[in-house]
Amino acid sequence: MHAIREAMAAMHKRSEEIPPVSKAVESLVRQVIAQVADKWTMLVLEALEEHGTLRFTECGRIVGGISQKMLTKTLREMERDGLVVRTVHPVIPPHVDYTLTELGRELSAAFCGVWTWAETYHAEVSAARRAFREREEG
Amino acid sequence: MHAIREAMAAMHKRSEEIPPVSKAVESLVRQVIAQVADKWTMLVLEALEEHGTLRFTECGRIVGGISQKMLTKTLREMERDGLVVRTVHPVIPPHVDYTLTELGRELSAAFCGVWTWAETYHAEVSAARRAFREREEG
DNA sequence: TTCGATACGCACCAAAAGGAGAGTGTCGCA
DNA sequence: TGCGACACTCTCCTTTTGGTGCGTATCGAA
Repeated sequence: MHAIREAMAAMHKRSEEIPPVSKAVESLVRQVIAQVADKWTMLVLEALEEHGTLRFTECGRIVGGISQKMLTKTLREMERDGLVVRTVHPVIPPHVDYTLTELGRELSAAFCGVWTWAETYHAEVSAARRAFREREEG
Repeated sequence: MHAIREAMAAMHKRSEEIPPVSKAVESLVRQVIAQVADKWTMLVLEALEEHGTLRFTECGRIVGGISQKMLTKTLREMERDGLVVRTVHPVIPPHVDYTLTELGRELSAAFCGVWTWAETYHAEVSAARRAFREREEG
């Protein structure tokens, strides 16, 4: 899990200077994480994982509570990052559909643990919130 | 992974009305996910997982690139959600330290898969981005 | 002939996120 | 006397996020 940090630490010890390659990799990993650790991205990812190929409006309906603007943006970013493929069928009215790539499916699988965590422990989280609120107020 | 949605679908089929309990649970899961799927939360979580107990400034230094404001906010929210314990030692100068709870450690473990994904596939992501940019421009 | 369906783009606006920097309180050290 | 250490808080400011509503293109149906 911490391969990069460990490698950096090792290299730092060895040469007393942080190599730029690892710095670039670390920042990229962070950037990717920051991108992907997004509410809408996670929700769209899950919708596509569950339903396979989806059309724009359909996807929005399944995700629920997302505006067209955010759906467009999220889908575009996911396409840019290689998580989904966008297929345009040049017919009228327009027909566009979205499918997860292998990369997207892998990410979805990686997020599986977080979903499980949330489903398993949400009661503990609300209990903690209640306790916190009482401690603050009382 | 999709236990809640499946349960809801089953109940919906059976009674033609969505029970409010599951709706509440689903919204709570979403809320928890939205909270937890945050860049700073993930980074702080990892820092604490790696280093055990950390003090405020120390934690900020390890996370890197986080402002005091965001560090305070992130830590407070994590405390509220029962992910960390905040211990104040009433000495001067002040000494406060933060440790993951069991819940926090579980979440950290759940995020492990996402970190691994990012470290494994970041090259594919940048390749996808380059390809996307070229397709857009060219 | 006009309406609806689809998948957006665009413009405008409100709210939230987030950064920079100054202030706080007390002690020990110089 | 005055500065630094720590863990913040507070204010001011900019940037990002996100919502709403309108425009668009074209075809078939009413």
